[in-house]
Amino acid sequence: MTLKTLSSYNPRRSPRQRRSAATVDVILEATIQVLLSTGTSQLTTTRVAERAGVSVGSLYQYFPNKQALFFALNDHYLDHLAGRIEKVCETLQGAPYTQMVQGVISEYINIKTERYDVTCALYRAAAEIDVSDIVESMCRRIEVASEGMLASASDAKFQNLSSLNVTLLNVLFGTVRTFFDRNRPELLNNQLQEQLIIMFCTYLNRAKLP
Amino acid sequence: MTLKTLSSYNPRRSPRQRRSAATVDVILEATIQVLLSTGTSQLTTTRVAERAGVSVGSLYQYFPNKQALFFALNDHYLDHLAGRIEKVCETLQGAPYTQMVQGVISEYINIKTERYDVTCALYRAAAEIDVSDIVESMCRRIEVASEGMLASASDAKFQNLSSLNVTLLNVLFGTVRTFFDRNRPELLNNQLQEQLIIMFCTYLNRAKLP
DNA sequence: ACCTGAACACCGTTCAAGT
DNA sequence: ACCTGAACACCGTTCAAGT
Repeated sequence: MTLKTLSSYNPRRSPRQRRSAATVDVILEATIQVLLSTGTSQLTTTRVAERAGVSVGSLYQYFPNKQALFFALNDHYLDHLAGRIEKVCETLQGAPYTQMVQGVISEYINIKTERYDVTCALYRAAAEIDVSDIVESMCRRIEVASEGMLASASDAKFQNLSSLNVTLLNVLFGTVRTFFDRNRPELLNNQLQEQLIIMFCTYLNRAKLP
Repeated sequence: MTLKTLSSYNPRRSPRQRRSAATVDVILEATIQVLLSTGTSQLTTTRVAERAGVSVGSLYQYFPNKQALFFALNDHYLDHLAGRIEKVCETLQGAPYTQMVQGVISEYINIKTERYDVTCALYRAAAEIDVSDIVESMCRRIEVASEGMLASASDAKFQNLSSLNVTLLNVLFGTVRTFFDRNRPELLNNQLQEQLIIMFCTYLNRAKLP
């Protein structure tokens, strides 16, 4: 998350200075509610403020513009996402690599599907702003965690691990994303997970060092 | 593309009735220009009409609302995309399967990157409307073409071809999409194409019938 | 028959007035 | 010091008036 990006979406008033961290959370929660009930195009700062029980003026004290709401939402979400994947990678240190593949794939799909509508709403919101920087930083965190994990596999060492790892993660992120674009959550089922696991394992197996 | 979806974005006046097919094209071309020069959030129906050299009123004669512009743009684009992939699949009938994999992957990436900024603009525009139906119909066309192609491979028959094919295409669509989200076109390079080809081929190889 | 663009309703954002 | 919400500028969309 670079300063350049932050500058446009940066909160006016830092909530840490006062007790108003709660207000910020209330506003963000209200944003999600409005997103879920009316969709991105119908989302109005007035409506969000109303739902949050504050005045529009107050909302604009904490968020410089409407996009800042979307930015904060995605920022929190991506941070949460990266944190959970990091945790899984930690847990799987030293395991056989097939277990690692399985663990990361299923955790990632779980996170995205456990609140399917929220994920959809966040994707919609993300499209209205430039999220490339926060997406990039989330990707980096996961790349580091995942590469560290794979390097510790109990049953294999890999050639070009860094490049393999990046490819696998991009495939995972992208494939899951596709099902949200197609609005076909039912395809994110066990069968797809199984196929991805097979694909990832055979791909890794091919690069195993003797 | 279902009737339900069409109803909201359907042109008011069918351009085939009069010489105004040109007007529709001019408006759509103007929409792309405005998207490229000012971005989605700054795009105004007035600005589009201005750029197209028609009045706002005229624009609304052909497009019932702003979203209809985005819908028409994506509809044309996805149709073009599916058409080109179908053609490649046709050309590759009876080839060895590794050539098929290579041909489809590189053509898909070519289409998406040959006008990178337009692709980005279309993704942005797509996020403001419900494109799941036209995306779905594009996916179906490509699935059919690709499955037919793979079934004709000169050097292999596959177990569960239909399921393999769907998985591979979703992975391809998704992986490419990821690089647009991350805004890192330089990663869509030959190395990634190579890795995807390897991954797809080993995945297919594993399912080869004796 | 078709085009035009002023007019309307609504939304993002501000800032003078309140406490 | 901070909140409020009327007010302003602007945008999507319409429709009475033109040709």
